[in-house]
Amino acid sequence: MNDRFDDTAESHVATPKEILDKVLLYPNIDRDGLRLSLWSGFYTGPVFAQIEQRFGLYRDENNVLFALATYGQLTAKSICEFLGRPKNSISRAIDRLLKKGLIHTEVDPGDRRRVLLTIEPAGRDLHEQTLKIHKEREAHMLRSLTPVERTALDSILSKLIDDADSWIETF
Amino acid sequence: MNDRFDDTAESHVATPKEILDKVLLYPNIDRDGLRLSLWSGFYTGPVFAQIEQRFGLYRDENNVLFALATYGQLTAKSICEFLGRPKNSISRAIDRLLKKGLIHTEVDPGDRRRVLLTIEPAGRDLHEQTLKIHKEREAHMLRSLTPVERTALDSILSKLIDDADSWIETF
DNA sequence: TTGACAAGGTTCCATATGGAACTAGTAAGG
DNA sequence: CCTTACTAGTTCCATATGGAACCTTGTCAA
Repeated sequence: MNDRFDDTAESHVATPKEILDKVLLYPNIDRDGLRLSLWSGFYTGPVFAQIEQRFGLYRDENNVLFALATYGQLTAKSICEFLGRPKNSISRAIDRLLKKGLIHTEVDPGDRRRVLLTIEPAGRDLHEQTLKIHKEREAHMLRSLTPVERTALDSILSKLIDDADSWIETF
Repeated sequence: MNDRFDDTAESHVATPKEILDKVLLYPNIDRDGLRLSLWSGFYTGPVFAQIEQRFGLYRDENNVLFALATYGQLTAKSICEFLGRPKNSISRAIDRLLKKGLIHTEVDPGDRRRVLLTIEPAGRDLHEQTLKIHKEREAHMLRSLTPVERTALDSILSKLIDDADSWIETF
């Protein structure tokens, strides 16, 4: 006789992969957008968590530093537009980087409203450290692709970047 | 004679595309990771801004609703793992969705620590609205790809998703 | 049977975040 | 030259966010 309080029906808890597989079968969703943003979330999330833990840099600070290291001197406004971030968030990041001696600023003589931002050697050193974390995570998350597939991905991403003027916008 | 205070050298302000093009030429950066995360940032950013403005849903609420609409009944823990979000953030999102009558909960009889979440008809209606926003933004941001390139992208993303167990993890 | 430990989710609270307001500077037109 | 409109960036402040602590429930070894 069954004990009426006995509950042997074990609830199955879905794993993320199981959820993802079923979700992707749902009709008419943004399959590409979903997969791309999920991949990116699990790419940047761990990377920025590690950078914050090891170097005390928040996401916006890291990204500002990255832009200055790889592009060169920029204004705050340009960085806002490039990263798609609110101007006070970028202003705050710049302030923190200044306090840490990782960048320096000068007023643009051509327009004294603008601040020109330049990376310092200490900032460049830090950027090289954080870039390693990015590269490792990228290699891990793209490890399943063959060289031919990497080339195909590169080709597609280049195509999307060529059209960037149509989707890089403030919001 | 030049006026020594006259500054006719007009500072060029770089556009986001110009910045991106130069950044991508920098040696040894995470080119794929950068482009993927930049694309996704400009995909999800405007989408969630619009959803928040029109429906009063924050990002986590929308994502919880999406998971419940497309997968079906889930626990909070499973949603945390799937979305890569802190458990108190998901807890808060669930609470807000409950208050709005968009989902309902029941205690899992198999394990009374767990809460089983189910979408309500009102939640499903809202999900259909927000999904349109996703689809429109996805179509716009992938418009430069040919059907053949869309197929190639789908193939690559499927490959990455097949390996999702290796990169969907808590952080 | 009991105690230690872990799991699932909630609550706390210090700090981060971002929309709006603000300030200083620039440009165009009358 | 003055006024108006706009730009670039800073500051304010209400609210969002997330790590840690906590509570309840479940598991397991001694």
